Amino acid sequence: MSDIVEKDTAELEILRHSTSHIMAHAVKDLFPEVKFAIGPAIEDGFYYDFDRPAAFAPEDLAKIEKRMKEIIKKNNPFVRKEISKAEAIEIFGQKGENYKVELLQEIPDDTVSLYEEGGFVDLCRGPHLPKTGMVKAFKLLSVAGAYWRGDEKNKMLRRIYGTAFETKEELDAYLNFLEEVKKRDHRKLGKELDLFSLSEDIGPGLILWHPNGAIIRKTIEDFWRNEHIKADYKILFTPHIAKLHLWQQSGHWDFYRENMYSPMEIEEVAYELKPMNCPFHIDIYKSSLKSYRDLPLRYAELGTVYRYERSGVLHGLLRVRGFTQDDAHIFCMEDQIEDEILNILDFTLFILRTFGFESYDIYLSTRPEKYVGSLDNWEKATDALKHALDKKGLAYRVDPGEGVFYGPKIDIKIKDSLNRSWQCSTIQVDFNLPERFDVTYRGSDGKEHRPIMIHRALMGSLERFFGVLIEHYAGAFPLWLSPVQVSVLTIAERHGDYALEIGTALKISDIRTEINTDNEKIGYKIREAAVRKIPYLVIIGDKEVSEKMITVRKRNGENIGPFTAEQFMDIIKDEINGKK
RNA sequence: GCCCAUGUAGCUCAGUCGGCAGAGCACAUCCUUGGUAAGGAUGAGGUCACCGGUUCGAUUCCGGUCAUGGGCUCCA
Repeated sequence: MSDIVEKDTAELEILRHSTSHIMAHAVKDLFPEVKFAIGPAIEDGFYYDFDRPAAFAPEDLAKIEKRMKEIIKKNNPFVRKEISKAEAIEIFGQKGENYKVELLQEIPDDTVSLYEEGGFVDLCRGPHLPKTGMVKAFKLLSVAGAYWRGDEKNKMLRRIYGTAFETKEELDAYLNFLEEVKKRDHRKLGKELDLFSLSEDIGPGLILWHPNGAIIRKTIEDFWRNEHIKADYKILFTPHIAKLHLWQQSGHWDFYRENMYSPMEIEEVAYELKPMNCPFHIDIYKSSLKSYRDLPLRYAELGTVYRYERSGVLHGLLRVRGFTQDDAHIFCMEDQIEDEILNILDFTLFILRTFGFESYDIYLSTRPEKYVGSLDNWEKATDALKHALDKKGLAYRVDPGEGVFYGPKIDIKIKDSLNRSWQCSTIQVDFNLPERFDVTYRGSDGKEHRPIMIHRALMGSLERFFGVLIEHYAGAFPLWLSPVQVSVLTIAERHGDYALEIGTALKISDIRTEINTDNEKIGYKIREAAVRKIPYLVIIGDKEVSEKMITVRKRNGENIGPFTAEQFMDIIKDEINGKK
């Protein structure tokens, strides 16, 4: 099975790579002055980087596509030619293709391969399709700037993105997927459902949670705190600023300064807006002597942190400058690491599943080149992480050398309903901060020992998690999270009293209820509620009033009932409590 | 931060080749009391992102700034 998938993936890559060459050919025909950089296949398609004084206009894409179709129609063969590297440098040098020359100079082999098709030659390892006519379905998608080799010190090139598939149907399916992604965009839904906003007057990357978003956040926070208390975490609250000195001691001022805001001076002392919660939790730990009997000690906080992010990377709720981490720091002894990781994994999966995320990509990152702590500790901690993952039977990938300098980590990416991955949860072992802050506990031997610290965030940041939730549910939140759970709609004005009676009964039972007695037709009120994705609509007309019953319309259009108010309340309370 | 694009009413968007700005939805008032996705009428609402320049005159042209979007790089 996996063989088949890999074979398909390889074929698709070849197809896309060849399409990328055809695009380069078309660009060469239409814009002879361009120089060529690189044009690989990527996950969802391909791109090619060109050096050209002016950017490509969106209209240019149509022209390039047209030319590409002509090239495809000619059905020229892709011809592989092997020549010596020196010869290739000569050829591309003469053409002024300095990017190709630079690439060539870094190829260790003595011979290199060229591919030619219809007179257009490009340096390429291959493989390629036999003939251009085998490209059946492609589309150019967007233009963008991209640095040569991704380095901002280098020249900005003009990139064109496109995609290609084996069949027209697959291409259409992919284009539909892109449409669906657009429809679910949390920035669009956030506006439509009045969940949150950003404001020019407040500042970029700073989120305003509107009532509808705020009630969802409160629901998430209540759930989170209750579950943490049950799981033997201690809930903390800590300030948003602290003396610069604290950040110097923690090492953040040295290693993390580029993400921190400038200090502010208060009574001649420098203070910093916090980018992390850890030093505060350590301070609380150190406020009294700790015994090995106190460990593991778990401190948790929904801590709001501020980090400088370059203006170009900000993105809705997913990349912001101020955010709230669902943070926790666990102080434990070395031989407790594995059990703690097991606990955290269980807890994480429980929380994520509650929000409807059932599949994950898990990564274990190991020791990087620059690190602190002893090799022995690194090995023990990395093994503990591995054992925990193995014991839970969780599939994971090892990212060698991708750990943070202070310890190994596990990252969990959740997959949403469109099968897209989002980095949220992270579990990191830390050998550094306990050392820097001289954190200790008294062991059974009466001596001082150094605890290990584990940082972990399950949702990561509430802002990002909320953004992912919006897209995952396409704005149609499950009942327990819905800002308005029930809307009571009257057919005519004379039904107002009974609607008020029913609505009030729901409200005092802690069901978020709205009573809509507006002077509008029922069809209009239902449309209005449907647009807002309200899960349950209670319809009140003459029949309901005279029978002392209610009729209910679900979000999917299905009608249920008639119920008594009590029957209906039982049904939805069950659904709310079950977080279904 | 860099490249490109965009910024007009609360929202979605027209428009002015330089001469006091327009639609739909939403909002307000009135008519209508209507049974499952938009009933009708009237009205109010804009320093055309901001600052500067050119011009008799700038929302429109030019320059700058800010913000947003697509990327590059980085991350929760």
